[in-house]
Amino acid sequence: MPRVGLSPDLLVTAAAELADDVGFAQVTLSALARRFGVRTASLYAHVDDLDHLRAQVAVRALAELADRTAEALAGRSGRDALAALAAAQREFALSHPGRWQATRYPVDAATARASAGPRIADLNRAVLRGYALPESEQVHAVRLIGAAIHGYLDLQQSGSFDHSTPSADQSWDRAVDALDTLLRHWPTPATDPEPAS
Amino acid sequence: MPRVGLSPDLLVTAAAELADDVGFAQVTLSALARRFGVRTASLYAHVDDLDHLRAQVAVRALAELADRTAEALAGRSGRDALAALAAAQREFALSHPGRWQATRYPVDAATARASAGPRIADLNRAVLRGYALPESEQVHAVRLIGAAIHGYLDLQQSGSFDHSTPSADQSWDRAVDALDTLLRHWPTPATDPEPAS
DNA sequence: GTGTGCGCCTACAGCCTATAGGAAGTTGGG
DNA sequence: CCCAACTTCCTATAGGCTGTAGGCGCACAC
Repeated sequence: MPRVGLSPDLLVTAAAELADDVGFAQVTLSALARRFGVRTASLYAHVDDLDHLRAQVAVRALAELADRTAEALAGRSGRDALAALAAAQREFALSHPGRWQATRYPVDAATARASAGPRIADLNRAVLRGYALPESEQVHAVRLIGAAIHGYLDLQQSGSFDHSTPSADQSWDRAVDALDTLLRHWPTPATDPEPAS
Repeated sequence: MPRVGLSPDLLVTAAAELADDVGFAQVTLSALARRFGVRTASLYAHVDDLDHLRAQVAVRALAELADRTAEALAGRSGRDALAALAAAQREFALSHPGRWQATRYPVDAATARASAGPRIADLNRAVLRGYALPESEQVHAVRLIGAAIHGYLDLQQSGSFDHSTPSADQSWDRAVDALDTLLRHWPTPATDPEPAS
């Protein structure tokens, strides 16, 4: 009986592909084992348990998303950068739906810190440099932009836009446009000259 | 052995509560049966299968969300209405996390049409009446507003904001503010005087 | 060739969904 | 009042999933 040559890394890779095929929630050790022509129990030599596997897929998905976003952002700024950021994330979500879902899998604090999550936040923040936002408003803007992009892709993926007239794709460009406008007119609250000391 | 008095409606209600307790994904026929002190098999007399039960919970959750949103919107307009809409959805998401998750459970087309989903879209649209948006831009605005609110609450629930400094709550008001501003300055594309005939 | 270790195996326990068919509880007609 | 029919919940069973324990054999080092 020839050995298959499993490894933690290989399993995570295959799990990510599986997620794209059947959905992140349907990633199962059984299915993964089947893919390798191996018994489920054999996987436990390389993976702690299902939750751990999912967390690893999440971490990898975040890293890939960060990579692609960084690549898309290189050399761009302002509206251009915003559009590139949005396009990169959209492209990722559409071409890798399972990994995209994995992106929101809750992982423990230490893993989260060590993941590419913060890097993605930094990239979002970098986009804001093209807009004149006060330092104190940046977190809020980053979050809203992130939420809008994320929410849009999420609603689209779950089919919420399937039952109304213009296709989800058509609204996307308008949405990016709107976000650009928003960043240009970002409402700064009554400026607090001296932050409470 | 006294009868418990199960019914489809009762089961859906209990399933929704269970979802809020343990998460929508953890809603299980076993757990539901346990809650009633009844064998799992007994539930099949009242419910088709797990998927059907989840779909019913989704439908109910949408209806509740629509009700609360409608209530919050009554007699308000403009910025006020937007804030009320956002607050109602946020309040729902925080107090009923399981139902909130259920909201995005994909259901078949017929069920979706008959659900309160369209009603929620209408309510979102109603908020826009307080802003001067051309008819053709409304769908896009509805979607973006929906996506932003949804995405924000989703990211918050999955803990994406837990590891950065200002609490998720603090950004929320700024986000609503920003959305209001956006609707006031909604970018209309180069007006196409005569739609292609 | 032989040993040693790792890679994958079988076996099993426990929980889950789902189906089939049986036995009580409930209700209405006579 | 009582029995028949119906409904509700039961037991039994099959099959898929996670996870653990322990065994066998392939592959490489010597």
